[in-house]
Amino acid sequence: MEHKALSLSDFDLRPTPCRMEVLGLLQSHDYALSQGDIEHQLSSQFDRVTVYRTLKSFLSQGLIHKVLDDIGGIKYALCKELCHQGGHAHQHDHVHFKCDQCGQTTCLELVHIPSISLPENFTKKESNLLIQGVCNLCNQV
Amino acid sequence: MEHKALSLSDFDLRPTPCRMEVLGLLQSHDYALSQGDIEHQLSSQFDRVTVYRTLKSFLSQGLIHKVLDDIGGIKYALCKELCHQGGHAHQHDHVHFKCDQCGQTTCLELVHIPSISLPENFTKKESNLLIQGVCNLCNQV
DNA sequence: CTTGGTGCAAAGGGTTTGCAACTTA
DNA sequence: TAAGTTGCAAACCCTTTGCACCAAG
Repeated sequence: MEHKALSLSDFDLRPTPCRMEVLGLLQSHDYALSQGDIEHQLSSQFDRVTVYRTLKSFLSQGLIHKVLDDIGGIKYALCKELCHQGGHAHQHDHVHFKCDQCGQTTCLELVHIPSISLPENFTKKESNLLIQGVCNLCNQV
Repeated sequence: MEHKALSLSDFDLRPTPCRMEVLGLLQSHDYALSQGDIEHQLSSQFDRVTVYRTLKSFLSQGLIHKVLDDIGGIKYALCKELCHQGGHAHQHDHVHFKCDQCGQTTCLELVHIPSISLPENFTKKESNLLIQGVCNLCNQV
């Protein structure tokens, strides 16, 4: 995992203790974390609400993106430079993979969602592809 | 929408009033419904819990399948014959489309999820593709 | 009679909101 | 000082569970 120095102030976010810790957590994992994961893994105890608000502000500033976990579930992952490339605001056309065994949800940054030809008159704005199965690590056992 | 006579007893489900109404609702819509949609659209008032249990039994009998709504959201739609084809239990490799304008989530039965080549040692069991945008009806305006 | 379905109440989990206190630019 | 951030409490979903009652095979 690349640990390039992401700075909160670059995203118009005050570098508060909670934000720095949450950012650190997200940077130190190469898979997506749920709100609960984050809340429990923080070394300092921050209020649950603060974590929610932290994630919300990260989202609105484009620092992280939502990741489909299972059907119905949500996790969060850092946006890579790829997300910020291109003219349009944000690109998240990569595939998300959830491992049924270890439960980890990873962004397959290099696997892109193929373009789908939709029926007549349907226009696409965004797409999310979640693949469930067994990940590389669990398959090695 | 095809109204072919789906029989609850074919799915080992007793044809109770609640189940018949819920099935009727699902049959009369060509888009997926959430638990709340169903609860509110039932002509007779059934307990919320009963609707939940009805959906759960429909799911376990393979009469309906879960549909990704937004990220984090769940709706339900009838399984078509396509689902029951093939050797394996169930196939839901079609694309789901959520319209940002009318809010309807439809099963694009004919649009299949393309096979994705995963990185080394990843094995796929299931996949879900949700496309958000504007549907054919809303685009005609 | 025995199984399964329903309703009601309650509990549980996740998320949001209001407000007062605090921090910091 | 003014704006942004936090903690606490409470409110809101949405969903599940326990239990007693009812209905149907």
